[in-house]
Amino acid sequence: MPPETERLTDRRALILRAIVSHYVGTGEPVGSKVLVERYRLGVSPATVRNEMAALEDAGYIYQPHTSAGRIPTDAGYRYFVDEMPEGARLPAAEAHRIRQFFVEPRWELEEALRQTAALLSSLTNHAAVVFAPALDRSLIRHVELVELPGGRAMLIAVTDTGRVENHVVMLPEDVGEGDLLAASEGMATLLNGVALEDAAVTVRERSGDLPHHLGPMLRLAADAFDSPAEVKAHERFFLEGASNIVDETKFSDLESVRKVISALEHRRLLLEVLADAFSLGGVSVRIGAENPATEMRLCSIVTASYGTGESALGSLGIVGPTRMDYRRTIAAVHEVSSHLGQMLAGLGI
Amino acid sequence: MPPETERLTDRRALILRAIVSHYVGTGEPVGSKVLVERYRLGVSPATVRNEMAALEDAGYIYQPHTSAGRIPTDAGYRYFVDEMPEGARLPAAEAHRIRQFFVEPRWELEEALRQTAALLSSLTNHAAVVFAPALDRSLIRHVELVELPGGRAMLIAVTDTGRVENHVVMLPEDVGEGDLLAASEGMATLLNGVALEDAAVTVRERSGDLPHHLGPMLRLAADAFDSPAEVKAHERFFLEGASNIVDETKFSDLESVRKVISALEHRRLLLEVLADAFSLGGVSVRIGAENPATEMRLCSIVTASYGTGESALGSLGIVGPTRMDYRRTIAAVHEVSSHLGQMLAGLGI
DNA sequence: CTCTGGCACTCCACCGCTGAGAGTGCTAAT
DNA sequence: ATTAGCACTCTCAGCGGTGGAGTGCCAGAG
Repeated sequence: MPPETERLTDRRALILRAIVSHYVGTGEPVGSKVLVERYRLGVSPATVRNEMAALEDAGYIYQPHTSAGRIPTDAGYRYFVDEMPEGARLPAAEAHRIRQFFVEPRWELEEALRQTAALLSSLTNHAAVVFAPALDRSLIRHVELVELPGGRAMLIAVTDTGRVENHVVMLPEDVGEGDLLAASEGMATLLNGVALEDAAVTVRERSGDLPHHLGPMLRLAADAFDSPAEVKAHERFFLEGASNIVDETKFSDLESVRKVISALEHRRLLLEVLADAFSLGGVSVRIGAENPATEMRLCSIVTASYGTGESALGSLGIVGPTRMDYRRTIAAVHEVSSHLGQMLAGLGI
Repeated sequence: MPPETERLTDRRALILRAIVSHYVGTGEPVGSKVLVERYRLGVSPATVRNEMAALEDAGYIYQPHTSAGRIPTDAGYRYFVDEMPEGARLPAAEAHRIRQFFVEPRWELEEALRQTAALLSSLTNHAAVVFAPALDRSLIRHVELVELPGGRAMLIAVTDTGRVENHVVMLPEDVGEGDLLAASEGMATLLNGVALEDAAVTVRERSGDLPHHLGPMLRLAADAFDSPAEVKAHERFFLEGASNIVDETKFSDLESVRKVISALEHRRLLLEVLADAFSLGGVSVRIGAENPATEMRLCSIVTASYGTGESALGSLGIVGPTRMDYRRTIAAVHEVSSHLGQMLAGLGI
């Protein structure tokens, strides 16, 4: 991806880091003078200027106009992030906040996830998203069809991870008295211990084991099991702190603010963006134009997967300006994701 | 509320309406000249100026500075809205869109409500909120306790309106083999046909009817029934089109945009704002400073309750700038709320 | 060869000024 | 009551000048 795979000289790397740090802190283009003054470079501004020219040629920094200081490019941030020491630790106060948050027991999963998003947002001052864990591999522990008025029934499945799936099923016209109960009990037998994602297939394949006249009803139930996949992806994420976007893109144009907020509302897009976090594992960072979504070209996205043990269950992340404190943000995302994984483990998920 | 309860003369009312219409359309302060040119007032600009001075004294319009045109005040919009002919109809195209939307059957309530919010947002170009129907008065049709790993159980209640409540219950240490089943069946007997909101009380009062050693478990289940009330209010609303806020507050300061978006994220606040829509019924309009929330002083909020037959089940509404097309917005909110009510009736809710 | 001091240059941001334009309020006449 | 006319006020856009920050380059020192 970076056109220059060469490593920078130590001094250039030092200067680049200083530029990134200072620009992130102040938001102002950084000149050679403040660099020597504030970062004890031990050389003169003229030397720094030469190095900066080289960094600009290499594409790591740029000038908004002649005779302004330099601003990191996406590639500059990328270098900064890649060369960052691994063990970046959060300030004690924030680490403490995270620990405090997760010691309280939280039984309601949805609410817990929402609050986790709020925590992440308030730690980083960026918009935060938490995707709910994919529990498709959870095993079904209980299935039931409950009759409702109006020729409908409610299909309910409970998994060992404490997830409850429920879907309305339109019943066929000719359902007999005890048929619903028979279908309900039949399905319970078929599906006990089956993974949620295999439920539809299992019902279809093995419906022959049950009385033949229940066939139509079972097919409808199987269809209901299929539907959640799509709805779930739509439904189950929690976005908090979107208003931060407005602050962050501060002086720039309103139009880009609108685009970003609009993109955050766009479920499918957000899902796509966070999808790789899920597959990659660990913390991943997308800077500016590295981003697949054109609307987010001005943003950086820091994501992580969370899970219990080896398997990733879900992902979370933040969306902020490319000009962000990557060290702290990455540390916060990492820390929250690992605590969330532990919490879910504690819930038996 | 309005300091002047006097009705305006016909001509002043006409001019005020013209000012509101024109300002809503253009966003520019309105001068006397365009008024006579565009609205066939049949009098000279000078006369209009005199009338405008009177309207300004009465507090219906103001000048952003000397020698600018006039802009409606909140009171001006209020007058405009109050004197608006009742039977405002939507343009045929939009009415058609709404009808089209609601002819498709939608079984998944949550998704239907979310899409309704999206519809309302796209009809009005404002941020739209739909609160889920309060189904506390729905009658319980089915109750069950399902054992989970880790000494927990899932309490599930299904109502005749197709709502499924589920809560994790920590079981007492000393639960015997068949106790869970016994408690489950006992509760099913106690609660069949009881309103969801009365479930906790009913279990507590009548737990004596069941074997004494089930007491602790039943108490925990009752607690679980109590909890949803608070969580529910938090959870169950759908916000779409928040990015419109950015456009709307267009040239004005970013800080107020941030405040509004932040307020929209604040569940409790939003709930409060929409609470009166619920009690009032019909369409209600809050203009600018009429708004209880200080963060929304620059916004107008148009809300309506929806329900089946006489009883209100929930509320919905939009948040936009005070400078909005009240006629169309009110008509859209009204139309969507009434269709939503019918749809819920169709679902048997 | 590397570094540095010096210097000329460029460009932005700020300031004050000005003229055009829009819209008003007032007054006197109808 | 209405209106034409007029002086007034205020904003906005454009303009030129100035100061300052930061640069690139060059020549000389180490």
